[in-house]
Amino acid sequence: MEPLYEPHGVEERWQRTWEDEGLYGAEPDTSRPRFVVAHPPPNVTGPLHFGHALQLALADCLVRWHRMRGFNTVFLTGYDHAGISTQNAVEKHLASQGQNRHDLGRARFEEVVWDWLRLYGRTIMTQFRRTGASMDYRRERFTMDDAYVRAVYRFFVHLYRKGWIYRANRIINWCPFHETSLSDLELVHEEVDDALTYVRYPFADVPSDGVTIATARVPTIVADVAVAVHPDDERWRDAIGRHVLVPYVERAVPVIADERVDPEFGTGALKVTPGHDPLDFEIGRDHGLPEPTAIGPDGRMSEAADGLAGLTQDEAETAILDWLREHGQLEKRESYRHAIALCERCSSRIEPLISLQWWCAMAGIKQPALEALRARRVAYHPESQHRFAIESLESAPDWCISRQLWWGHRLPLWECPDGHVTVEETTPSACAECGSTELTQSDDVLDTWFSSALWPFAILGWPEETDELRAWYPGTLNTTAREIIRLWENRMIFSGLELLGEIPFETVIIHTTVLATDGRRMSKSLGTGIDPVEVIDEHGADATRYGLLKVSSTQDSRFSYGAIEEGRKLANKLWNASRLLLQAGEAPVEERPKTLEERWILARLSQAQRGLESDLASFDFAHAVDTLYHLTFDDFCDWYLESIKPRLYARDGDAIATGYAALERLLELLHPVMPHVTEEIWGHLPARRGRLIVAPWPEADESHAADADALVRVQEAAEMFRRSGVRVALEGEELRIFEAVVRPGSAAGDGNAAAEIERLHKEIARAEGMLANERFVQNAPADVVEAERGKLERYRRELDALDG
RNA sequence: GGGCGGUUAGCUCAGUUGGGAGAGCACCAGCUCGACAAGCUGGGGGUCACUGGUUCGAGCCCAGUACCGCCCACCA
Repeated sequence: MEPLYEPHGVEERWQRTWEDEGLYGAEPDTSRPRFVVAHPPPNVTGPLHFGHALQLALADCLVRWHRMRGFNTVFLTGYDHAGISTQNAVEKHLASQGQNRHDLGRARFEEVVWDWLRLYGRTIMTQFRRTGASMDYRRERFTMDDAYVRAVYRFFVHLYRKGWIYRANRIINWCPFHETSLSDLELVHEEVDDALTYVRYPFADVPSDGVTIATARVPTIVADVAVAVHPDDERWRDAIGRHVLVPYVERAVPVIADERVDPEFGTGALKVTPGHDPLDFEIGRDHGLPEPTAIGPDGRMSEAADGLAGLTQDEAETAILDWLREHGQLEKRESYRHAIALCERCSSRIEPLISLQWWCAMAGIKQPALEALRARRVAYHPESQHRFAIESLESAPDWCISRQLWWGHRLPLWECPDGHVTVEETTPSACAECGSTELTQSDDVLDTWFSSALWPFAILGWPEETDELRAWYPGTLNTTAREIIRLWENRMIFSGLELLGEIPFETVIIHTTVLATDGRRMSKSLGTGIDPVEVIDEHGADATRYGLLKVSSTQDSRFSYGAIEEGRKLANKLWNASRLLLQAGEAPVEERPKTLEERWILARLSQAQRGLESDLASFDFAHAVDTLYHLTFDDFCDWYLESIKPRLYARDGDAIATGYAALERLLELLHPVMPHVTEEIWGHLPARRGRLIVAPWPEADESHAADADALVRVQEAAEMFRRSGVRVALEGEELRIFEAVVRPGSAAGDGNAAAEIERLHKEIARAEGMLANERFVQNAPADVVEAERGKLERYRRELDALDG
């Protein structure tokens, strides 16, 4: 063993070995309690980021812990086809070759996507392995696998037959580049400098007077169907019920009253364009207004207005502004900064358009999920996210499930020439309504989250009744980021309840967002991104896991090289502690405690183990790694190993055997966080067969834990020593331990007695003050007062010892 | 605009039911001993963001303010 632990090579070797030996693999086994994690499938084209790395560290830590504890443990993985994301990646690739998808046609485009995936996709699973994630990679699934597609179709048909899937014309978000509808959750908002234009709409009967509105969307004027004002707005009270002329098209439209108009904005009068604005759409429907459109799916002006058809919106704006100036109806333009919606994939400006889409009604399907959440039959951690999950499900609007993309699951829906719709899991031979055999499958594909919603059971073979489904559904745990709760978590919960009658997992851990070191979001465009693979290359996966778990305590945590470095130091320390023991000589791995420090370290290991178990059980990873760090450095290395050193050099068989036994338990406790270095050292222990990854988790030995005498003696002596820096009041075994830890001649030997005496005087004065305060003695609980008396007594004793 | 989180040492962060302000890094001093100088021992360093309140007692509980951040949102 080299003096410097080098994770490179060691880690890759164990990753290969564990997988080759089948130790990552699991088989359905209903005789043992299960621990099942269906990991969120990454996009097939995406690179590993710190969200993944943290998620893997958290989940793998718990997975390895439960595997050691004897649970039937499986960590499942696979890929998401990620419709729009993948299509966008391939379209960019095509663009770099001067092509677009229309040049290829749909069938050829799909082939190109598959080819492209074979070449560039799926590299992320290699990166998953690099983190040490002990996933059953043999069971890797893809949401476009044939079996998975069957599950998706079963789900669709199920919902359709319950009447929960319907088609409706509504305003939706339209991406003019991808030419598809998008959900609100697929948009990003960006502030832009725009112009706010004030336009006078003359009254139809008295054109010299009118209503002035303010708009940021001049081209949509030609599709206006009303002007709306707030019913309580004195300024416009007399206008309500009259008609105004829409500029350019000179169409008479009513002035209506609606409470959704904000009197504070602009002039307090709103032009109503149901075809191109979500709020206007709502107002229009409530007032029974028509819904003309002026902008087409390509983002250009449609034929709605004479002379504008085919123009870009900018061209149309210029034409309309010219018209307004000529007619004296352009009152002013002012600069205006506001947020607009962009496609999160291609950054095109989103057009709100009315469009015929397929929807999933939420009212029925969400009720059992809400009940389950309220009853905490599934629990989000931390608690605040549980509340958020319930609230977002309560307010979930109907789900637009159709997309006009070319990459995804085609809707299992066929139309005949008469427009009858037939919905089947497999291609039907004839129209269910009229028997026509001229059937055409819908061109639409499903929202990618529609298939993601089935992940925890579709990857187990549902709707087939497989052994895996029986053994591993429902699962145990899911981990994800906050923003995914609505997109995925809640949808898995309601679809699992609907299709299998069970929630897919007991617990959802909402992990922190890993921010850049300066506290800003990690992003390529900000230049704040850090590549986790590079960090692993440089510091090792064990150190990276350690560092990520260490900073994972609050809602948003900054990435910290310091925390990674700490993990590296821990691995190196453990490595060298093992070298010390292994160089001492041959002995069995056996507890033969003969001295105070040996009884103490065994008791400390049990004590720390309990703390660790409690931390892991409550998902408090930051405390878990802190416990492990101090156990290893302070207790195991600095106190225990230093104090047995003389006996190690003397080749004391009992000391060596006990040392191995203690090290073995330390390795077991560390394995879930730092799997590679612990497995490597484990292999060097004498007579060690088998692998640490599947070694049984140690029993928290009651006799060790109960060795209160050893714990108290060492701890009190340590405190005494650390406070005073002198060996007064130490004798016997305690004195021997501290002479081993603190070499004679080091500065600490006779150090700061004077400073300590001063400190004790201050403490005594404080305690005496408290006890002299009658209100404290009367009002504070008796045990608190008693404790204070005890402290005072101890300080006086320590002071006496020092003064003597 | 709404929801959530944060503000404690130079930096990154702990602080469990209210009762002696902590860790790691950095810095300083000593140790240089046959695991590790990526080591050991010790030390200096804090108006716990601010203002009120509750309490014998507040980093912790309550109310408010300021600043930072994340997520969400149809102010045209």
